Amino acid sequence: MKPQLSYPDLVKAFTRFRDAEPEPKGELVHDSAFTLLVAVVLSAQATDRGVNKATEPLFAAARTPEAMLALGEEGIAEHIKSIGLFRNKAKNVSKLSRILVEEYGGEVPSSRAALVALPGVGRKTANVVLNSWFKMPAQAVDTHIFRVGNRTGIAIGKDVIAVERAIEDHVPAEFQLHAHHWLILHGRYTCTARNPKCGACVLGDLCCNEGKTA
DNA sequence: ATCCCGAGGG
DNA sequence: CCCTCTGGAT
Repeated sequence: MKPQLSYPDLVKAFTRFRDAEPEPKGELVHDSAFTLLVAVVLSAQATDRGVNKATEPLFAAARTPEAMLALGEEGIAEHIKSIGLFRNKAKNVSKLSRILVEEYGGEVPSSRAALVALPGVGRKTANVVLNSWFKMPAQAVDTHIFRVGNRTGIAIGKDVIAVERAIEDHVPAEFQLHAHHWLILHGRYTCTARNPKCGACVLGDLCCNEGKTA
């Protein structure tokens, strides 16, 4: 198992991330907890571009749980056919909207337990909503963060929960809020799954992998 | 461990 | 062609 980076190295690493991308922009800014929740549910095993392409027509047709419910599972599916797993996602968004209307007065709940109880919402999606919308210190570990954390030594863990805990335990407090965003961007554009661009990586010598591309 | 499942990249 | 993409439910 690779070495977990030390506290001083993590300070350096996240300082470099912050200098490269100070403000969390470049991501879609959602105007409601509901559109954020739906977008994240749709993002499973899909690229951000694919999600944007699907949410554009979907949110043009419905931006609230009530409107989504009226649109119906088939109507939802029609708008999101361009992304993978679209049948499951349409079903989940439809059922999830019904629960929000019937049990939460059309609002998105702010507890992890309530979020995870919604169809199509797992721990990762719940954590994104908690962190990104409710500004709570929850670390959503997706495929990017799991890979980047383990490859670089920023957050070592054999499974998603372990990496989540590693981030909470090791990433300096002042970087916790935006750690998710920076790690995502790093994984998406530099520390990619197949051909990581180690030559253009701001971590450089800090990375425990040191450009070995594995 | 398996299924879901389309688009884009290499 | 094969792999990967901000996973979740069974």
